[in-house]
Amino acid sequence: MDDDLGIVDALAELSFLVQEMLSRRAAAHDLSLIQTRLLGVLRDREPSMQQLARVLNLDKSSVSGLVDRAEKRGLVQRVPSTDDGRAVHVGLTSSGRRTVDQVVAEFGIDVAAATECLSAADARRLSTLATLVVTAARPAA
Amino acid sequence: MDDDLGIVDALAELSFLVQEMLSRRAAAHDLSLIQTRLLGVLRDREPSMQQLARVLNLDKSSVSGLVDRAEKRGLVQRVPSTDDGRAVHVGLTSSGRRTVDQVVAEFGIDVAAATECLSAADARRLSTLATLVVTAARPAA
DNA sequence: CGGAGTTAGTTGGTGGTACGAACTAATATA
DNA sequence: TATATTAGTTCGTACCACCAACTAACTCCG
Repeated sequence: MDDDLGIVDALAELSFLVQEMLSRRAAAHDLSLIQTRLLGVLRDREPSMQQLARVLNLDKSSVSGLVDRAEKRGLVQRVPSTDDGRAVHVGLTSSGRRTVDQVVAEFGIDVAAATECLSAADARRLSTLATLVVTAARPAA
Repeated sequence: MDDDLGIVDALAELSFLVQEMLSRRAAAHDLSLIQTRLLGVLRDREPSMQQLARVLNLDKSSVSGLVDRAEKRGLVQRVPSTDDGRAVHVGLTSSGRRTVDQVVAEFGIDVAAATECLSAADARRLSTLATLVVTAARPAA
Protein backbone atom coordinates (compact mmCIF):
# COMPACT_ATOMS: atom_id res chain seq x y z
CA MET A 1 0.00 0.00 0.00
CA ASP A 2 2.23 2.69 1.20
CA ASP A 3 5.26 1.64 -0.69
CA ASP A 4 8.29 3.72 -0.09
CA LEU A 5 9.04 5.80 -3.17
CA GLY A 6 12.75 5.37 -2.67
CA ILE A 7 15.01 8.13 -1.53
CA VAL A 8 15.47 9.62 -5.00
CA ASP A 9 11.83 9.99 -5.97
CA ALA A 10 10.78 10.82 -2.43
CA LEU A 11 13.21 13.74 -2.15
CA ALA A 12 12.39 14.95 -5.65
CA GLU A 13 8.67 14.92 -5.02
CA LEU A 14 9.05 16.44 -1.59
CA SER A 15 11.06 19.27 -3.08
CA PHE A 16 8.37 19.96 -5.66
CA LEU A 17 5.72 19.89 -2.96
CA VAL A 18 7.58 22.35 -0.76
CA GLN A 19 8.34 24.66 -3.67
CA GLU A 20 4.70 24.65 -4.65
CA MET A 21 3.63 25.61 -1.15
CA LEU A 22 6.19 28.39 -1.10
CA SER A 23 5.35 29.78 -4.50
CA ARG A 24 1.62 29.68 -3.82
CA ARG A 25 2.07 31.74 -0.65
CA ALA A 26 4.47 34.03 -2.46
CA ALA A 27 2.07 34.53 -5.35
CA ALA A 28 -0.59 35.66 -2.90
CA HIS A 29 1.70 38.62 -2.23
CA ASP A 30 2.52 39.03 -5.93
CA LEU A 31 5.97 37.61 -5.42
CA SER A 32 7.79 35.06 -7.51
CA LEU A 33 9.77 32.30 -5.86
CA ILE A 34 13.08 33.99 -6.59
CA GLN A 35 11.86 37.35 -5.27
CA THR A 36 10.78 35.61 -2.09
CA ARG A 37 14.08 33.86 -1.81
CA LEU A 38 15.82 37.19 -2.22
CA LEU A 39 13.82 38.66 0.65
CA GLY A 40 14.48 35.53 2.71
CA VAL A 41 18.22 35.85 2.29
CA LEU A 42 18.07 39.51 3.29
CA ARG A 43 16.25 38.74 6.52
CA ASP A 44 19.49 38.45 8.46
CA ARG A 45 22.10 39.94 6.12
CA GLU A 46 22.87 42.95 3.97
CA PRO A 47 25.12 41.42 1.34
CA SER A 48 26.76 42.96 -1.70
CA MET A 49 25.41 42.16 -5.14
CA GLN A 50 28.34 39.85 -5.59
CA GLN A 51 27.62 37.85 -2.44
CA LEU A 52 23.97 37.75 -3.37
CA ALA A 53 24.84 36.24 -6.72
CA ARG A 54 26.87 33.55 -5.01
CA VAL A 55 24.20 32.71 -2.43
CA LEU A 56 21.39 32.62 -4.97
CA ASN A 57 23.58 30.88 -7.52
CA LEU A 58 22.78 33.48 -10.18
CA ASP A 59 24.74 35.52 -12.64
CA LYS A 60 25.49 39.02 -11.36
CA SER A 61 23.43 40.51 -14.16
CA SER A 62 20.46 38.42 -13.06
CA VAL A 63 20.83 39.84 -9.56
CA SER A 64 20.90 43.36 -10.99
CA GLY A 65 17.53 42.84 -12.61
CA LEU A 66 16.12 41.02 -9.61
CA VAL A 67 17.10 43.83 -7.25
CA ASP A 68 15.92 46.43 -9.77
CA ARG A 69 12.42 45.03 -9.75
CA ALA A 70 12.32 44.54 -5.99
CA GLU A 71 13.60 48.04 -5.45
CA LYS A 72 11.03 49.48 -7.82
CA ARG A 73 8.40 47.86 -5.63
CA GLY A 74 9.90 49.28 -2.46
CA LEU A 75 10.84 45.92 -0.97
CA VAL A 76 14.62 46.38 -0.88
CA GLN A 77 17.07 49.21 -1.18
CA ARG A 78 20.57 49.58 -2.54
CA VAL A 79 23.10 51.02 -0.12
CA PRO A 80 26.50 52.15 -1.39
CA SER A 81 29.33 50.45 0.46
CA THR A 82 31.35 52.67 2.78
CA ASP A 83 34.66 50.92 2.21
CA ASP A 84 34.47 50.03 -1.48
CA GLY A 85 33.31 52.61 -3.95
CA ARG A 86 32.33 49.95 -6.47
CA ALA A 87 30.26 47.79 -4.17
CA VAL A 88 26.57 48.11 -3.47
CA HIS A 89 24.84 46.39 -0.58
CA VAL A 90 21.21 45.38 -0.56
CA GLY A 91 18.90 45.51 2.42
CA LEU A 92 15.23 45.09 3.21
CA THR A 93 12.98 48.08 3.54
CA SER A 94 10.46 47.94 6.36
CA SER A 95 7.84 47.07 3.76
CA GLY A 96 10.04 44.25 2.52
CA ARG A 97 10.55 42.95 6.03
CA ARG A 98 6.85 43.01 6.73
CA THR A 99 6.19 41.13 3.51
CA VAL A 100 8.77 38.42 4.03
CA ASP A 101 7.71 37.86 7.64
CA GLN A 102 4.18 37.33 6.46
CA VAL A 103 5.11 34.90 3.70
CA VAL A 104 7.29 32.91 6.07
CA ALA A 105 4.51 32.71 8.63
CA GLU A 106 2.02 31.55 6.03
CA PHE A 107 4.47 29.03 4.64
CA GLY A 108 4.89 27.72 8.17
CA ILE A 109 1.19 26.97 8.26
CA ASP A 110 1.54 24.90 5.08
CA VAL A 111 4.46 22.97 6.50
CA ALA A 112 2.53 22.25 9.66
CA ALA A 113 -0.40 21.00 7.60
CA ALA A 114 1.81 18.87 5.39
CA THR A 115 3.52 17.22 8.36
CA GLU A 116 0.33 16.69 10.27
CA CYS A 117 0.33 13.10 9.05
CA LEU A 118 3.47 12.49 11.10
CA SER A 119 3.71 11.91 14.82
CA ALA A 120 5.47 14.64 16.76
CA ALA A 121 8.49 12.38 17.10
CA ASP A 122 8.57 11.64 13.37
CA ALA A 123 8.25 15.32 12.51
CA ARG A 124 11.21 16.04 14.75
CA ARG A 125 13.10 13.22 13.11
CA LEU A 126 12.35 14.59 9.65
CA SER A 127 13.51 18.02 10.73
CA THR A 128 16.73 16.58 12.10
CA LEU A 129 17.48 14.48 9.05
CA ALA A 130 16.73 17.33 6.66
CA THR A 131 18.97 19.60 8.71
CA LEU A 132 21.78 17.06 8.59
CA VAL A 133 21.62 16.73 4.82
CA VAL A 134 21.39 20.47 4.27
CA THR A 135 24.23 21.41 6.59
CA ALA A 136 26.46 18.69 5.19
CA ALA A 137 25.83 19.93 1.66
CA ARG A 138 26.32 23.60 2.40
CA PRO A 139 29.79 24.31 3.65
CA ALA A 140 29.53 26.68 6.58
CA ALA A 141 29.33 30.07 4.90
CA MET B 1 26.89 22.68 16.64
CA ASP B 2 24.26 20.52 15.17
CA ASP B 3 21.43 22.88 15.75
CA ASP B 4 18.21 21.78 14.21
CA LEU B 5 16.99 24.36 11.72
CA GLY B 6 13.40 23.64 12.61
CA ILE B 7 11.04 21.83 10.32
CA VAL B 8 10.09 24.94 8.34
CA ASP B 9 13.57 26.13 7.43
CA ALA B 10 14.92 22.59 7.12
CA LEU B 11 12.30 21.61 4.55
CA ALA B 12 12.66 24.89 2.69
CA GLU B 13 16.42 24.60 2.46
CA LEU B 14 16.26 20.93 1.58
CA SER B 15 13.88 21.73 -1.25
CA PHE B 16 16.24 24.36 -2.62
CA LEU B 17 19.15 21.95 -2.36
CA VAL B 18 17.30 19.20 -4.22
CA GLN B 19 16.07 21.59 -6.90
CA GLU B 20 19.59 22.85 -7.42
CA MET B 21 20.91 19.31 -7.87
CA LEU B 22 18.13 18.58 -10.34
CA SER B 23 18.53 21.74 -12.36
CA ARG B 24 22.29 21.36 -12.52
CA ARG B 25 21.94 17.87 -13.96
CA ALA B 26 19.19 19.06 -16.28
CA ALA B 27 21.27 21.99 -17.49
CA ALA B 28 24.03 19.57 -18.49
CA HIS B 29 21.52 18.26 -21.03
CA ASP B 30 20.35 21.77 -21.96
CA LEU B 31 17.10 21.25 -20.12
CA SER B 32 15.35 23.62 -17.76
CA LEU B 33 13.79 22.33 -14.57
CA ILE B 34 10.30 22.53 -16.00
CA GLN B 35 11.30 20.75 -19.21
CA THR B 36 12.80 18.00 -17.10
CA ARG B 37 9.72 17.80 -14.99
CA LEU B 38 7.64 17.50 -18.13
CA LEU B 39 9.74 14.58 -19.33
CA GLY B 40 9.56 13.05 -15.86
CA VAL B 41 5.78 13.16 -15.84
CA LEU B 42 5.66 11.56 -19.26
CA ARG B 43 7.82 8.63 -18.20
CA ASP B 44 4.82 6.56 -17.23
CA ARG B 45 1.88 8.43 -18.77
CA GLU B 46 0.63 9.95 -22.00
CA PRO B 47 -1.69 12.65 -20.68
CA SER B 48 -3.72 15.27 -22.49
CA MET B 49 -2.60 18.89 -22.44
CA GLN B 50 -5.34 19.53 -19.94
CA GLN B 51 -4.15 16.82 -17.54
CA LEU B 52 -0.60 17.99 -17.99
CA ALA B 53 -1.61 21.49 -16.97
CA ARG B 54 -3.21 20.12 -13.83
CA VAL B 55 -0.26 17.93 -12.87
CA LEU B 56 2.31 20.65 -13.51
CA ASN B 57 0.08 23.29 -12.00
CA LEU B 58 0.39 25.51 -15.05
CA ASP B 59 -1.97 27.45 -17.25
CA LYS B 60 -2.94 25.56 -20.39
CA SER B 61 -1.29 28.22 -22.52
CA SER B 62 1.96 27.68 -20.63
CA VAL B 63 1.75 23.97 -21.39
CA SER B 64 1.24 24.76 -25.07
CA GLY B 65 4.50 26.67 -25.16
CA LEU B 66 6.33 24.10 -23.06
CA VAL B 67 5.29 21.24 -25.30
CA ASP B 68 6.00 23.35 -28.40
CA ARG B 69 9.61 23.79 -27.40
CA ALA B 70 10.07 20.17 -26.31
CA GLU B 71 8.50 18.96 -29.52
CA LYS B 72 10.71 21.20 -31.61
CA ARG B 73 13.68 19.53 -29.93
CA GLY B 74 12.32 16.07 -30.65
CA LEU B 75 11.84 15.12 -27.00
CA VAL B 76 8.06 14.70 -27.03
CA GLN B 77 5.32 14.33 -29.59
CA ARG B 78 1.69 15.37 -29.80
CA VAL B 79 -0.76 12.58 -30.54
CA PRO B 80 -4.37 13.43 -31.46
CA SER B 81 -6.86 11.71 -29.19
CA THR B 82 -8.88 8.93 -30.72
CA ASP B 83 -12.05 9.56 -28.71
CA ASP B 84 -12.11 13.36 -28.44
CA GLY B 85 -11.45 15.43 -31.53
CA ARG B 86 -10.40 18.41 -29.46
CA ALA B 87 -7.91 16.65 -27.23
CA VAL B 88 -4.20 16.14 -27.83
CA HIS B 89 -2.07 13.71 -25.90
CA VAL B 90 1.63 14.12 -25.29
CA GLY B 91 4.17 11.32 -25.18
CA LEU B 92 7.91 10.88 -25.03
CA THR B 93 9.89 10.17 -28.17
CA SER B 94 12.66 7.60 -27.84
CA SER B 95 15.11 10.48 -27.69
CA GLY B 96 13.09 12.03 -24.88
CA ARG B 97 13.04 8.78 -22.99
CA ARG B 98 16.75 8.33 -23.33
CA THR B 99 17.32 11.85 -22.10
CA VAL B 100 15.08 11.63 -19.06
CA ASP B 101 16.49 8.26 -18.05
CA GLN B 102 19.95 9.74 -18.09
CA VAL B 103 19.01 12.82 -16.07
CA VAL B 104 17.25 10.68 -13.48
CA ALA B 105 20.27 8.40 -13.17
CA GLU B 106 22.61 11.34 -12.71
CA PHE B 107 20.31 12.96 -10.21
CA GLY B 108 20.33 9.69 -8.29
CA ILE B 109 24.08 10.02 -7.93
CA ASP B 110 23.63 13.47 -6.40
CA VAL B 111 21.04 12.20 -3.96
CA ALA B 112 23.31 9.38 -2.94
CA ALA B 113 26.14 11.84 -2.36
CA ALA B 114 23.92 14.22 -0.40
CA THR B 115 22.67 11.47 1.88
CA GLU B 116 26.07 9.95 2.39
CA CYS B 117 26.28 11.77 5.70
CA LEU B 118 23.42 9.61 6.98
CA SER B 119 23.59 6.06 8.19
CA ALA B 120 21.80 3.54 6.02
CA ALA B 121 19.05 3.37 8.60
CA ASP B 122 18.66 7.14 8.71
CA ALA B 123 18.58 7.37 4.93
CA ARG B 124 15.80 4.80 4.91
CA ARG B 125 13.98 6.74 7.58
CA LEU B 126 14.27 9.96 5.58
CA SER B 127 12.93 8.19 2.52
CA THR B 128 10.01 6.82 4.49
CA LEU B 129 9.14 10.12 6.11
CA ALA B 130 9.39 12.04 2.84
CA THR B 131 7.20 9.43 1.18
CA LEU B 132 4.62 9.76 3.93
CA VAL B 133 4.42 13.52 3.61
CA VAL B 134 4.28 13.43 -0.18
CA THR B 135 1.64 10.75 -0.44
CA ALA B 136 -0.50 12.42 2.21
CA ALA B 137 -0.34 15.72 0.34
CA ARG B 138 -1.03 14.32 -3.10
CA PRO B 139 -4.44 12.71 -3.23
CA ALA B 140 -4.05 9.44 -5.08
CA ALA B 141 -4.22 10.49 -8.74
C1' DC C 1 53.36 57.91 -8.22
C1' DG C 2 50.94 55.80 -12.31
C1' DG C 3 49.63 52.59 -15.69
C1' DA C 4 48.02 47.39 -16.23
C1' DG C 5 45.14 44.20 -14.62
C1' DT C 6 41.30 42.93 -11.69
C1' DT C 7 36.81 43.37 -9.57
C1' DA C 8 31.85 45.27 -8.82
C1' DG C 9 28.06 46.43 -10.98
C1' DT C 10 25.08 47.86 -15.02
C1' DT C 11 23.25 47.61 -19.69
C1' DG C 12 21.52 45.38 -23.80
C1' DG C 13 20.35 41.36 -26.47
C1' DT C 14 18.32 36.66 -26.67
C1' DG C 15 15.47 32.97 -25.31
C1' DG C 16 12.72 30.33 -21.91
C1' DT C 17 8.77 30.72 -18.73
C1' DA C 18 4.20 32.14 -17.13
C1' DC C 19 -0.09 34.45 -17.31
C1' DG C 20 -4.60 36.26 -19.06
C1' DA C 21 -7.57 37.31 -22.87
C1' DA C 22 -9.26 36.37 -27.28
C1' DC C 23 -9.91 32.96 -30.60
C1' DT C 24 -11.17 28.28 -33.18
C1' DA C 25 -12.94 23.82 -33.23
C1' DA C 26 -15.24 19.99 -31.20
C1' DT C 27 -18.32 18.19 -27.82
C1' DA C 28 -22.34 18.41 -24.51
C1' DT C 29 -26.60 19.90 -23.13
C1' DA C 30 -31.12 21.75 -23.10
C1' DT D 1 -30.89 22.44 -33.35
C1' DA D 2 -29.32 26.38 -30.73
C1' DT D 3 -26.56 27.28 -26.85
C1' DA D 4 -23.09 26.48 -23.63
C1' DT D 5 -18.95 24.23 -22.38
C1' DT D 6 -14.42 22.32 -23.11
C1' DA D 7 -9.60 21.59 -25.37
C1' DG D 8 -6.14 23.73 -27.29
C1' DT D 9 -3.63 27.62 -29.68
C1' DT D 10 -2.15 32.34 -30.38
C1' DC D 11 -0.95 36.93 -28.90
C1' DG D 12 0.74 40.50 -25.84
C1' DT D 13 3.15 41.42 -21.63
C1' DA D 14 6.19 40.74 -17.84
C1' DC D 15 9.63 38.14 -15.43
C1' DC D 16 13.75 35.44 -15.26
C1' DA D 17 18.35 33.91 -16.67
C1' DC D 18 22.37 34.02 -19.32
C1' DC D 19 26.35 36.09 -21.94
C1' DA D 20 29.01 39.84 -23.81
C1' DA D 21 30.33 44.45 -23.58
C1' DC D 22 30.83 48.37 -20.92
C1' DT D 23 32.09 51.87 -16.90
C1' DA D 24 33.99 52.88 -12.56
C1' DA D 25 36.77 51.83 -8.71
C1' DC D 26 40.32 49.26 -6.55
C1' DT D 27 45.04 46.67 -6.49
C1' DC D 28 49.54 45.81 -7.57
C1' DC D 29 53.80 46.42 -9.10
C1' DG D 30 57.56 48.89 -11.44
